Amino acid sequence: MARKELAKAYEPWDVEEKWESHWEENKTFTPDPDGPGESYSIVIPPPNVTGVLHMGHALNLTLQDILCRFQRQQGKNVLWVPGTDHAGIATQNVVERQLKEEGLTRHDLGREKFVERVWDWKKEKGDHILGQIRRMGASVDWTRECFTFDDQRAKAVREVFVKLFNDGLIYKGDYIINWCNRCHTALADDEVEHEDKPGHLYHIKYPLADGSGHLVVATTRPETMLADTAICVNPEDDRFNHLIGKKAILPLVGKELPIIGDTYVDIEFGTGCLKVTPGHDMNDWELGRKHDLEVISVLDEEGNVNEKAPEKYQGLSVTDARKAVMADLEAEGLVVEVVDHAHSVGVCYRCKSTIEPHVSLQWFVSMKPLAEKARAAVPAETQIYPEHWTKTYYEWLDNIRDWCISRQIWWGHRIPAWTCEECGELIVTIDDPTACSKCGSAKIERDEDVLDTWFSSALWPFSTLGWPDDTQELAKYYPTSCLVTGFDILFFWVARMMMMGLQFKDQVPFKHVYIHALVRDEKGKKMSKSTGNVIDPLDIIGKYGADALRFTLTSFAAMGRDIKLSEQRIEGYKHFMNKIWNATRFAMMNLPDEIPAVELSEADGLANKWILHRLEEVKKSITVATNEYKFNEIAQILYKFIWSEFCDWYLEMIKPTFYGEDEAAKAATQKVLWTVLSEIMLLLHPVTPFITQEIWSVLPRPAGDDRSDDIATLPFPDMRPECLNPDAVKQMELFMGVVSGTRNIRTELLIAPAQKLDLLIKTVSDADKAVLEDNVTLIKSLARFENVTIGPDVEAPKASGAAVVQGNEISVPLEGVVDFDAEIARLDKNLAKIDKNMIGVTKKLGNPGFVNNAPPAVLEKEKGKLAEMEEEKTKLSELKARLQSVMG
RNA sequence: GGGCGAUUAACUCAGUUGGUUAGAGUGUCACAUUCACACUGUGGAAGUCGUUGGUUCAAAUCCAAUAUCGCCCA
Repeated sequence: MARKELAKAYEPWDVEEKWESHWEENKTFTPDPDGPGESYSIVIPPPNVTGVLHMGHALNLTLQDILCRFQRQQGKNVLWVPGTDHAGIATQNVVERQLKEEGLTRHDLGREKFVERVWDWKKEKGDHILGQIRRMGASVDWTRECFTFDDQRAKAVREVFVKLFNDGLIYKGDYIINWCNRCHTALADDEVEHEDKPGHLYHIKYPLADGSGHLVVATTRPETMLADTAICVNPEDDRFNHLIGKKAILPLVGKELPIIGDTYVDIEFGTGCLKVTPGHDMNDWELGRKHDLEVISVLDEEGNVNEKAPEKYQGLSVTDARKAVMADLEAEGLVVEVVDHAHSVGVCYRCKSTIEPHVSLQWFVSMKPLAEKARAAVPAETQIYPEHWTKTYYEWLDNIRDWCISRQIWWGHRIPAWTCEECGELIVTIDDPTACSKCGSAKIERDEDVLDTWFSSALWPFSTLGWPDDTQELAKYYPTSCLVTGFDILFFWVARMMMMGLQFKDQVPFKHVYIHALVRDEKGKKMSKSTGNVIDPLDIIGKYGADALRFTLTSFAAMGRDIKLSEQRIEGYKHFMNKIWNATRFAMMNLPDEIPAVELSEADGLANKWILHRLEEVKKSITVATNEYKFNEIAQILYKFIWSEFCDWYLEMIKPTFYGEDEAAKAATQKVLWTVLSEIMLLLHPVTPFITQEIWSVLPRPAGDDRSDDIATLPFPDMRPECLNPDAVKQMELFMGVVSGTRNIRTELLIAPAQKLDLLIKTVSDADKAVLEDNVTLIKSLARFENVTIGPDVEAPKASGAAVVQGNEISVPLEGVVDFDAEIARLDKNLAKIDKNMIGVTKKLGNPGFVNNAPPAVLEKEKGKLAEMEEEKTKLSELKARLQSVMG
């Protein structure tokens, strides 16, 4: 009996690290595409190489892992691809910062050296987050790890770029884009975040050219007036429409501006006169194109005033230019007023500095044709859960603008386009050209720009499977089964994967999209480093274990809700892990090294029958909940079953059997205990893989059970319909009612647990009598009674505490034990409760509308409830009267 | 300005086809003191389900309005 002694309390740390490396070394989660089973595949939303695991990742990984482990149990051929994202701007920033410390810039190194340097950084530090993913227990296939910038992915990017270009879906042109002065690059529309900031609305006079007066325009950015090319008023605005076609003079610059009319101008807003600056405002750009206005840029790539502006402002920053412009306007008496005005300011999603709309030569993807297909595929081929995100998805696709994909940085997929210096031909090819395809000149220059990182991310569901090569993986695992992600990248990523998947694979990239919540702090604030409210998952794992964290996140993951994470809650689930551990310890103390080969059907006793029945129900409900992505239900079902039923009742009820002499009963009960416990491990495994694996590895087995020691490879437990036993549930309810009811009498009357008491039960049926008699020993031990009398004619002493359970009258003689007043008060409280409930039901049944309209089943149920309450009330009142009769 | 979501016990949250006497965990109160577990056990208290109207025999649940908060888009 040299059995491993379990520690008294569960210590997750060693256990988790042990199994994590075991799984990876054994390639437990590396599937064989030729292997059996329908495919189930997930691609991980690749975290940034620069990233550090945060709670959002932790949640994201937990949910995907539950799905993958569960599907493996269902016999599916499961592939979960891990990987990271090269995060162009963010990563370049990190390395540039490093260089800065050495007093260098990337330009000092030059492009090639700099990119090498970034690769060095990536190898050294970049995959930090992958270790953290391991720590979460994610059952990914590490042998298929990908990177959005590795060779195979680069091949895919190149292929897609060239095809889109040849199809006319990629073009190059001068357009207004979002420019980050700090990152020195263009950004896509959705890479710009908007923040409401306090600012001012400046009302400025623009004199009319014919000297007949002036107009007053309102602007939030007076410095951009240097680039104004028109004034616009609403043609329906009677105050100003007579001015359309006339000219105004641009103050400080002195040039003439046309006054144009467009209903775009909001008559109510500001002064009703809009200064139009196509070079520095997105909306003005559109307006300018419509009215064929001149475009002037007065800001350079650093955000400073350039040579297009009057000399005195040149070189000033935006802020200084604003001050100078306002001072000069003031001096000329052109400032009418300055009012406070909150307006939304675009900031860079990477560095949070203010975005400057900027006109420049960039590459774009035409989105309209791609978006249409992506829209049509939902919900026909791809369903979004929770469903309401579908609308947001549509809205974005319906209002989509062309996607600016070029970035003026060095870390990323360099655009495969060459310009011939001789003939100006633009060459876009899969293989690097050596000469111009048109004139044959060798003087060709490659485009300097790289592609938006999201361009490569958009290909992820098929690039990770080996596309453009014709791979087994693609054939087996595409389209993927489910994409699990947060709503914050619904646009950045999900929609674009849909477009690219449909364009290049003619099939949606995933059948389901599960959108999960954002994890917030306990006050509901978004966790961010700047607010300092970040709860670091690794700290949590260090303190409570990965399983406890996973269980917590699962229990919080109700659909469509944000998660407010509190550490207290995590601690509670660590206790749950300990409870499971200790239940196992108990089992190990009472199980033989070889589990008896007894049929479950031979297990007698209410406890055994009931727990086996409940186990069947739990298996079924877990399956349903997982298939419907109701993660919180999975957690809740397991928690309740394991703690409130298995531990609180079942284990307590079988103790007498284990401590008794009936060897046959003992063997049968051992078999049931082992069955339930081992299947609990299988059910719990997708949520808490580590503790279940550890317990599985020490649990004894029956002879001939040659299942793997690795629980992660085992199938979901088979259903045992023969174990379903609704009668056992009813009997258990009676049993629990008696035990809880009498415990209540004891504690409410402050009777010491050690005090010996007797119990008398006047039964209402032979069936109930039999149930109670069969379990009389358990009633004695669980509720601590000395003598228990059960029968239809039981006469209890008048001086008794009382309760009614399913019509059976429970009496606990109290003579000499306790003050009767306390019992009277307790009975009154219970009677009042019954009364309150009866009023509601009586009213319902007294309502002819209810009686005539309610479905018969509901009516019957209400009638039954009322009858039951009436019986309980009558009996309880009688018992109370008896007690009162002896009180003098 | 447009859209979405939230509002249920002190706290954090369940409650998807309207039929409950509205549930759970944490906390709280009382009792128990080592027999798997004090990371425990037993029992209790605690909610007019944001507000107002409507539909219905019946509303936390459906509809409308409104308040507060949050997010997304402009």
